[in-house]
Amino acid sequence: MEVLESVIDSPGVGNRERLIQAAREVFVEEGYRASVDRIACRAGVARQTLYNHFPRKEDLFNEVVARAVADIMVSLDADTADLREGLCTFAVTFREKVLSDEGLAWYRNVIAESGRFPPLAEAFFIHGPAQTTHLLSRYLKAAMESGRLRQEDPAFAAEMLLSMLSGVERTRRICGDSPLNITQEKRRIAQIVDCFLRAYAP
Amino acid sequence: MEVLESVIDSPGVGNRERLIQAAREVFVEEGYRASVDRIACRAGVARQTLYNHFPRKEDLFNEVVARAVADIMVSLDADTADLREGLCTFAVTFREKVLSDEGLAWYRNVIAESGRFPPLAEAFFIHGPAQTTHLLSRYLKAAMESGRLRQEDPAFAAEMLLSMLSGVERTRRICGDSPLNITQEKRRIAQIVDCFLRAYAP
Amino acid sequence: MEVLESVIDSPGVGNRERLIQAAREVFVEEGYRASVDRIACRAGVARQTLYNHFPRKEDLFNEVVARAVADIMVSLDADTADLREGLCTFAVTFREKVLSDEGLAWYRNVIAESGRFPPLAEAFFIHGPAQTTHLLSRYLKAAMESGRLRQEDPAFAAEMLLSMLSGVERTRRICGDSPLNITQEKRRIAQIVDCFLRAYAP
Amino acid sequence: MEVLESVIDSPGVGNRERLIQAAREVFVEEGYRASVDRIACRAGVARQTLYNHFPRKEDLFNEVVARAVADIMVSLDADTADLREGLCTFAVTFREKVLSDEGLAWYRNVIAESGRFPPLAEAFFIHGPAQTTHLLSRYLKAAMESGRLRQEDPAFAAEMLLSMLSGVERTRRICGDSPLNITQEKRRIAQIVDCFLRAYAP
DNA sequence: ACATTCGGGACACCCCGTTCCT
DNA sequence: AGGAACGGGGTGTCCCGAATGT
Repeated sequence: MEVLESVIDSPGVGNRERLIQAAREVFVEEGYRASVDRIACRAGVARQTLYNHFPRKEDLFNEVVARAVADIMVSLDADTADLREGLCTFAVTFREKVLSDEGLAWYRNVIAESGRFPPLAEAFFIHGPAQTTHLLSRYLKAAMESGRLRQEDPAFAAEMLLSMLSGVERTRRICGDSPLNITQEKRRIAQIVDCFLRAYAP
Repeated sequence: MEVLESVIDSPGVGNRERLIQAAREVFVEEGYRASVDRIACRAGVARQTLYNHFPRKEDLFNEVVARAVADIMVSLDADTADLREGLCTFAVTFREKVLSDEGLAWYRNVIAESGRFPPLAEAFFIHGPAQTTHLLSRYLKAAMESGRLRQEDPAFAAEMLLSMLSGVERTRRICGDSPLNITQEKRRIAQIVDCFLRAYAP
Repeated sequence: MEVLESVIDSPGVGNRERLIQAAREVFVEEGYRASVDRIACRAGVARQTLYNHFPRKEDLFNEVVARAVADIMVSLDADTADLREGLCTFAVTFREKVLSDEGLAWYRNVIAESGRFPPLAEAFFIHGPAQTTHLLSRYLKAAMESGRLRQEDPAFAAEMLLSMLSGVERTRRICGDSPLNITQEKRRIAQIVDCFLRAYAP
Repeated sequence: MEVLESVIDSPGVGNRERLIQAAREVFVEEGYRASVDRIACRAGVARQTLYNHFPRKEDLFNEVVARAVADIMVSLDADTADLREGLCTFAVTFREKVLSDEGLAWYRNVIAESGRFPPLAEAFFIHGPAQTTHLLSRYLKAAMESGRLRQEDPAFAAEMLLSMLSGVERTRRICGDSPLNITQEKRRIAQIVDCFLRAYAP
């Protein structure tokens, strides 16, 4: 009973998580310009409670961005037998995350504030694009070494593929275009992967 | 008499241009959050003068962005005999503009404010990336029809090349990385164009 | 016409005076703890307007106190033939000002903030009690030299008279007691002056 | 057992006194605006302990002021044979207390908060100045009846003497002036008492 | 009793876009 | 052209009084 109580209505328990969640939503909607008042209000806590956990607004922002970036990170299982299938699977997941409303929102937010918070942007890049590039390049390297891909700089190849998957299209989406429907999306992914495979055919 | 005055020393002549130029600089430095005071001050005019020309701050922003986008636009001469050389020339110009400090700043600014000014972002995309894509796709289409490139959707091919030229790298630059030196830049452009040409070999 | 307009509804004209007047009222009512918002609101101006004129809240406080002290200062005409009558006239004026609601309020305010604003308290004393003591002592010195008062330190005598006029009674009034009615007041003043004259009889 | 514990080491014994003492110090230093946190901290107890003893901050303030007033109260032994000597003795004690740093601090505090806590100010006056006046007037009445002083209203006479002893000078001290040295103090007391005795000579 | 946190509210100071007046 | 004004919003800070876990 006590345990339940302490979980359910003990005040302060989970406030930090509630704050982060609320901040995530509010930042996604309004960007860093969102006021701390609104965040605290959305979290259902007092402003001072927010400041107890995050002395500066940017501390909260950093935390939220870090989590968002982690969530958007794409894992890549290297054990798929068929290369094309493996890349397509990765591409689907990658675009689902990166081109989701939240993925786009965080890209926009970080880009917007990169001038004010250079370390934030740097961290974003390291734990986001750079990390994904790294994972993908390892995957491609293996494929190159097993002769399924042309021998070339795998990091560069990874960047090319990632750029093709999210380059112009991400900008278009941020600039207001609506997302592709499922059919178009599948077709586009196939097009991109095939284009990449032609460029890196052994 | 009035004409002469207006040409020679009538105050206010050229104020509009001075304002736009000043706003361009200030917006590049600080983004849309830059204060109108600073812009008017930098232009050397009174704040009221600014409001005479641009009743709303966003009017000025729109005007400045429109010009910046036009300046960053890349022309593409379709008459180069050698395809690889033509693409490389284009790539050099494109990256010079898009990855320049000002090109990056405007990308950042527009992305940052895309939520607040959807029409602006839309216009940016239409007159920027979409237009470039359009020019490039016409160029590629000609190459396809003359058998120098594999027959495929030229618009898609154009998007792929543009993504490869500015995708991950633009993000990296905005996130604080320093630009490539001349050697690296030349090498990278060659890599990208060759990669593209392999994918679209006839 | 223009003159009238500029007097009547020209914005900004007289804002400073309006602010000081409003601050005077509000500080009298609530002391230094009064919020700047309330003062600006009472003056009918924006908060920023207040800060334009008085960058710090204490600047406004200082200004208001300085004026209040000047207003409460008692002039003392030394040309009254009859000494007792002259002292009584002075006593009436002095007590009217010092024991008025506003006089008491400023005494309370300055005393209350003397710890936080030592220079303010010092200035208050110099331009208030010390100045009054100085004027009175000159008056008494003349009376001493003309043989109408016992020869003694006139500054000390002035302090004694002022203390008798406002000492315990001011404290009592500040502590909530109601003022004397006219009859009592006249009688008390006479008592005090006579007491003083007995002590300083030639 | 409980009794012993409560006497020997039960925590909290003496906490009330410690709190009052700490509050006294802190209130003297900062006035009523001092935070309860600081008081609890200075007393070495938890804030809640403070609230256990004094549900409201003002309860503590009242208690502390009551004690301070009682401490500052001046006893007056009416059995001194020589009137002048008796008054001088009283004057020395009175000024030692009233013009001490702590005496001045409490005067300032009570005056400062008289608007917010009228009952406190009233109590201060009753147990402080009024009580002293009462004691002194009894003493003076005896002197009047034994012919050593002029027959007059003894309460009024007492107020005059008290005003002379603490009127302007208390204000001056609160406004930042330094205290008199011992020689000056002795001389001033003699001056005041002599002045009073002249006014009330039989 | 202690220690920590919370909720709720207020506040000083600041900045901005915009308007008005001189 | 210059400067004041307005109205609105924001941040970081402080504090009281209460709740909570220990």
